[in-house]
Amino acid sequence: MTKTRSSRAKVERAPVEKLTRRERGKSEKLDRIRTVAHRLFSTQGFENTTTKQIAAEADIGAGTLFLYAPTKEDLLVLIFQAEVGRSVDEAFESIPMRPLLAQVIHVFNAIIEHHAADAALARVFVKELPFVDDERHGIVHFMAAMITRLAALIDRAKARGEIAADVPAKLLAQNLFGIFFQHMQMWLAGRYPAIEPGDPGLKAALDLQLRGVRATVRESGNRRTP
Amino acid sequence: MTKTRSSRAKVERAPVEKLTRRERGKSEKLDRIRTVAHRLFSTQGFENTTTKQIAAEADIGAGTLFLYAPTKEDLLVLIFQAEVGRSVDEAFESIPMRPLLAQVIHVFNAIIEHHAADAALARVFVKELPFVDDERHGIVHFMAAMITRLAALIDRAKARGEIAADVPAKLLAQNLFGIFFQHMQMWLAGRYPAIEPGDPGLKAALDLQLRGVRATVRESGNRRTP
DNA sequence: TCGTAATAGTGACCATAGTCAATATTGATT
DNA sequence: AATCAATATTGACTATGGTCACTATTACGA
Repeated sequence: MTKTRSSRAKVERAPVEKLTRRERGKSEKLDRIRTVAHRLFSTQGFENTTTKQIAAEADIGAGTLFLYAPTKEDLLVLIFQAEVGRSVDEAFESIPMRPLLAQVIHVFNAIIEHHAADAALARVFVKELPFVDDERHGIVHFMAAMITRLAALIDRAKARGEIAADVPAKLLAQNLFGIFFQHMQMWLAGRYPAIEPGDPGLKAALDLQLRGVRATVRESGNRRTP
Repeated sequence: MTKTRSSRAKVERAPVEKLTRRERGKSEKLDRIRTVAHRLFSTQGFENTTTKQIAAEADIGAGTLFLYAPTKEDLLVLIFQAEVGRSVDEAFESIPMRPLLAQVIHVFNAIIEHHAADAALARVFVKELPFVDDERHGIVHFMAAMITRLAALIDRAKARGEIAADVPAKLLAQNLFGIFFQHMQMWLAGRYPAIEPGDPGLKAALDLQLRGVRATVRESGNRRTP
């Protein structure tokens, strides 16, 4: 183990770039599956879409589908990672220079906005995703990465004196994410008409958590960042 | 509508108590289903248990099962409500005279303890339950009730001057529950060996939330309750 | 006690997620 | 070009959750 894949095939060529026909074929198929599944789930709903239908429209055999997604639910993970994952990455790359609360909301908004754009699918996501997998790749993984990155954000806030130094960043990150996720679940599980990115409820909830961790006014006058 | 059931059958009898044979039969069947389902899920796992098997062991027809639980997942709700619901009710009836944090943990422990006693099933619960139903009875409902009762606890803490008066009780309750649920999910989704009731991680997380909402020392010296 | 409407129960049946032995494709080696 | 091992694809097949037209049971009024 440890040598994932090496010493085979055209390693001599340009280190990246050249895909073999096989690899190209696979990645094209995966793309088609993602696209088709996303379209069908959105328009017909998760339950009303059959795996055969997806396979047919993606122009692959019924059994082949399960080579790319071991279960029907995994198709959701596939979509989720491609779409939401990218949104979140972008959000983390465009963190505004503002207080922590605003930064955190900036990130969460990426998820909310994405779901708002596709309410039908959002329902399905929240209903099916939270524990699509134990063991395998997936959401738990996504959550963990999310928390790590949030913790980094918190550390920066600590460095600039906004958050008290004795607050464990990871723990706070977990709490914030938990509060966010709770809201998402309540929202989508209930019959709330829609999700809006700027939701005051979520902001208030997150603020309530941050209330106790802000640095006391003692050691620095760094209000309103430049 | 609105008259759920009335003006039929022996309404004249003792308002409670006397069940008709039919009603007795139904409730006995429901009991058997719960018991059998619980046993089989625990021993064989959720996936490996078929609805036919449950029906057979509960001594009812294969189709009859779905008269009592519209879907296989609903069997979980059945179990959940009977078991965990009761534990939580008991916990709320035996709140210790201690700081809010301890009281909240007292309640959450009821759930954790219950799950710890039956780790196999706990996995299944957390994996399948969060969104078993939209619209129907179920967990969302359970959560809502939980939050209401937690809010009551918070109000009492406010009354005795432990929590700042300007904190919205319901919001705080939601946050605490969200933090708790998040931990449960992480725990059971990951490969953590077991759940212990007194977990320091959860306590720390909850404490981090409470940190900012405690009444300032300004108006009362109520440290260490008698 | 009988008749009968209402309610409850049944299991053959259906649709579909997922499996797997057989087949086809690929890319390297000669 | 021919060979061949590795890898990818396939669709007939299986197992099971859930349905429904039919049958059985119950409660109750006459």
